[in-house]
Amino acid sequence: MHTPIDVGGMLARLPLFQQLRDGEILSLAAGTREIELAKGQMLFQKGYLLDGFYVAVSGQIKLAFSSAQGNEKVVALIGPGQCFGEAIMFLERPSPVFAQALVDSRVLHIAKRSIFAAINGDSAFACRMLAGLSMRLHGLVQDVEDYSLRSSTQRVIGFLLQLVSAAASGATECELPASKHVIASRLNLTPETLSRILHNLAEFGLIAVKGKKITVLDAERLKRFNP
Amino acid sequence: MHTPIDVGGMLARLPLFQQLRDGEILSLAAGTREIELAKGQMLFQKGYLLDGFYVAVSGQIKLAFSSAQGNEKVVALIGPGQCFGEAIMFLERPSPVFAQALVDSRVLHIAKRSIFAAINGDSAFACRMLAGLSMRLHGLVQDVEDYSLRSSTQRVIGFLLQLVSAAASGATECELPASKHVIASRLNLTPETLSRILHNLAEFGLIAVKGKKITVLDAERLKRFNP
DNA sequence: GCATGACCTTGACGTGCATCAAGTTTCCAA
DNA sequence: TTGGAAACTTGATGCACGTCAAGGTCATGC
Repeated sequence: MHTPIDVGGMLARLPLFQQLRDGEILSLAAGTREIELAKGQMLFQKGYLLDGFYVAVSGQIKLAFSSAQGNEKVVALIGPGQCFGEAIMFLERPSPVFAQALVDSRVLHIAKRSIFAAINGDSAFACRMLAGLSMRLHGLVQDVEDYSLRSSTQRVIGFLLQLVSAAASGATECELPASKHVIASRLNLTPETLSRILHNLAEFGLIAVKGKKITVLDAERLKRFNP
Repeated sequence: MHTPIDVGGMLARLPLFQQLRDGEILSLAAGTREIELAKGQMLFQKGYLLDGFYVAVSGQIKLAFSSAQGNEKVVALIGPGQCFGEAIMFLERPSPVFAQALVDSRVLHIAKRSIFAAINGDSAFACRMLAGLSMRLHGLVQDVEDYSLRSSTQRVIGFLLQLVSAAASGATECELPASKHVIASRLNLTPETLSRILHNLAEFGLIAVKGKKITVLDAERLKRFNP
């Protein structure tokens, strides 16, 4: 049992839709349904075709590859307000990744026809979709750069600095947004390696680790730390 | 000295613009200029802001990162008819990559204002832009998957199979689209490693290498080859 | 022709990170 | 509280790939 949510109002509060006018919110809401996911539950498997895209409302969703050998590689961690699956929807191709809830979560599914209707009705909406996809692309390019020409340690440092800067400005403490296992996969390394790197950074007095709580002790030196 | 080109007609022949109506072609053409690049010439540097995007007409352009240590990593090889820089244009952020002509090339630069005008005038155009960005995104996700959970050899095999399938169907011969140095970087490996892998595949009778010419001798076994 | 410099190959060696295998800690649920 | 699984750490070992250093091969200009 769950309380019904105000889909229109919810959409209006999500970044992508901030600038939508009331009429548009309603037209989108018409093709929108809410999905509740229990921790560990799959939203869609690799290979699925999507007839819409998703917006996370609460909780956390993981997008990941799975290889034949059973390995898995996390591509993105989706938090409240973020959307995913647009590209696959537009392309009408099987999804290269699967989506799984890391904790109990709520997502909205917005039907393709609603999106196309909104694009047709309002070119500003189309521009926002384009900007959204561009940001996603930019992030992926960033990832490729990180994987290609930065070491494991540098990737971890970059991730930590991003985390604390995402918290209040000037903050030095942050909380890992998922289990270390998942974070490691996101950063393209094994849990063992991540553990060793954190240990190492702590030894140098650059950070302090306490469970999921990380304190950056010396951001400047951390930035310049060269394994 | 060069002969002026028919920009409108050229645009109409490029994939992205295939479905444009005459009026749109003209409106785009108004904000379009042609750029000629000599081999090795930079089109734009890392960090530049783009006030439009590019379409390759002839030649070949390389998009790549450069690291502080002077390493460089090729992200994409752009051939005739392909466009690039859209995402950066939409985001109005400094480009994370630089663009350089690998051979004498011609590109069109299409001004941002033309694009926005086209988007406003025709939602079908907006949809084509969205589809274009989605394809780009899809390709990058593919790359990330390759880098993360496939070995060097598997990446080379995938690349070769893609190359021959891009040639006539049923073809077994193909030509490397750039120098082995560039191909290696595109596949995230060193020239030495690429050389060894090609040598190795040839030893197993899976391919034959003659300069830039590669012949796939046994596509089935090549697909299943497991280092 | 020969020289010059890109480009590519080959071998020897080093290393960053994965893998494997125990521990140890944390977190719940009973 | 306590048992047990899941998450994390730690150490020993291995290997894929990078790095370094010589050649070799091919193209282009004189």
